[in-house]
Amino acid sequence: MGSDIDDALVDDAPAKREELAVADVQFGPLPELVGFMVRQAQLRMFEAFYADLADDGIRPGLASILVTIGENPGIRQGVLADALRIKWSNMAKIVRYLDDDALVERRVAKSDRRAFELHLTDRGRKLVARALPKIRASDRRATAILDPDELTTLRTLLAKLSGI
Amino acid sequence: MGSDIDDALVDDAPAKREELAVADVQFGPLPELVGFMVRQAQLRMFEAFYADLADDGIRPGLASILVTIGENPGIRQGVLADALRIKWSNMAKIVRYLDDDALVERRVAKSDRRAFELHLTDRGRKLVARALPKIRASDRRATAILDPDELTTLRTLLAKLSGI
DNA sequence: TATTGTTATACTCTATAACTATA
DNA sequence: TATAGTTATAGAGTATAACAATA
Repeated sequence: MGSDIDDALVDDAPAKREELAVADVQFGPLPELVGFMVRQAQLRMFEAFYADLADDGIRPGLASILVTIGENPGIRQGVLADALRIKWSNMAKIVRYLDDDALVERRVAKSDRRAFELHLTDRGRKLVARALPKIRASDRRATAILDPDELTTLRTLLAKLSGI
Repeated sequence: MGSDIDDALVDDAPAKREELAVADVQFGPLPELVGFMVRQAQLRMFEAFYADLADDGIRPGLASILVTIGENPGIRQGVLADALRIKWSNMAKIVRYLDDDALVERRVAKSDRRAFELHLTDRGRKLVARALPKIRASDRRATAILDPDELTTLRTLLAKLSGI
């Protein structure tokens, strides 16, 4: 790509493409906004996730829920929802779906019969074990433009920002 | 909050709260994933945006579209969609809404009568001018935990990551 | 034939309020 | 009276495919 002939053609026809190319779009004050930049970065990361893990039938949200239950066996549904910034009403539907799919088990808490304690089933544990390496690989590929030091810095700053 | 009496009570009843508190939730491998951290940070930033700009009837997506049109008068709809990682079919609906609301004007391109060139109306320009200071303030408040150097670093790394 | 944009549609995600059952 | 979770529902956001008009 980018032969001498191509370059010559571009030089010869500077006014041919008057329209704005995607790469030349100006974002003005937007790149100063962390909210905007974080959103663009997230879109890029999720694109990669979906492309690499579509076949496994797992999405970013479900993955984070399953991993967090695995790391905190018996975690209550409301605590899980608050930790991942998901509304209780939405978490109820997700957990019911995961229960129907035999990935998660809901146990009534002995100390409070209103509460559910969540556990991964064997199937859930296997799914996490199988998906996690692919997720890590996808994440690494999507961030390959950053060197290890930059990656560490980025994770540290995002952790500080999101309070984790 | 946190009186001596409270502390004494906590010391006397260490087994009382056996349940996991939100702050103690373990995320295991998730914080190593840039995709997860970027998602958590984005949720936090958007929460702040909605809280601070709900009254103005503006959302993060609409704001970025209006600002980008303002910075690139005459930008084509498809170029705008690609630049902001929005599907053409979805951008069509958004731009029609903005046109109906008299914030954006669609002009048929002279060089290609299939294409729309987008411009802000006076109303659109005024909305941007009025909202932008509030958006900046909200962004600054939501990122106040980071010092200026950290903010600069974070923006630089996110820009590199998202290719802007 | 390829490209620009539109329509229809479906699915996910998110937000709110009213509800139940326990505490 | 408060809390854990559910249900219903509405609104955004996103993805795909079929389509019209123009190049």
